[in-house]
Amino acid sequence: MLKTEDLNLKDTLSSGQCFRFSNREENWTVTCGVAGNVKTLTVSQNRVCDIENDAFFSHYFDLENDYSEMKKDFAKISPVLSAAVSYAPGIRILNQDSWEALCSFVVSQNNNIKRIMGIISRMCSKFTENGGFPTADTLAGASEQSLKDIGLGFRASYIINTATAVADGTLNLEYLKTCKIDEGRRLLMSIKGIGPKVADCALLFGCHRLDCFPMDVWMKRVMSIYFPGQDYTIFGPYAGVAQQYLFHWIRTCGVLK
DNA sequence: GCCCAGGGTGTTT
DNA sequence: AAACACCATGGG
Repeated sequence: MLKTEDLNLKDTLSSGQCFRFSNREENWTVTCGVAGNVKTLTVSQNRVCDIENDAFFSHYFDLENDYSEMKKDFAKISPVLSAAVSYAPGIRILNQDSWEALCSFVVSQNNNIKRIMGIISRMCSKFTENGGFPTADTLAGASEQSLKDIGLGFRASYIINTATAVADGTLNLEYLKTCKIDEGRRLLMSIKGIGPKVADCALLFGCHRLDCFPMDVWMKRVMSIYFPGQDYTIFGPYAGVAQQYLFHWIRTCGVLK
């Protein structure tokens, strides 16, 4: 039983977990997948039920999972979290390609979402023929200068380090989907250019490890203002999902303006 | 010109 | 271990 009625396209796509989407006249277009496995979907919010007929995007939007029990638990944990869930209840954690997510969040460091999207768009058009995300092999073989040319700056060498580890098997992304979470963090952070925040993003958004809690500047604000002296474990085994509601809420609801 | 952005590394206290 | 400079780049 798919839960399409729970899905809000705008809130899910614009909540900073993916970077290849666009909006035009009520239609949302999502592109995902690596190299020849590129997939594209265009759909409007009032036809969101059509996604149930698409096996790939049903999984991409995590429609096989029911979030209602989790949201009830969130409401009991904290009134602030409850407000964040009520603010945008249609946010879901996407099932993205693990390599694309990892590489995207290496790009994200000390960067803003608009510029991240531009860089990733240029990466795809420069290094692939069909608009797919470049493979780890491709980027492992790219020159540092060719990456700086599309705006990666100091992140260029980090991208090459990460791509090389994935391409040569040093980092097994499939293993990250089932291993102990602290081991996953350790393996990711052994790569120069990946710290705790990018590691948690790769695990949460690329490996669907829902207990990971990326702590960026916005989440540090949330914690210091609303949960002083506490840490993310108060949000329970699905802290990563709670994090996504809080992140979207604090950035867009206007309380910090 | 400054400060900031889904940070991380290396150096100095 | 905590504070700090530094890293490229574009937008406000």
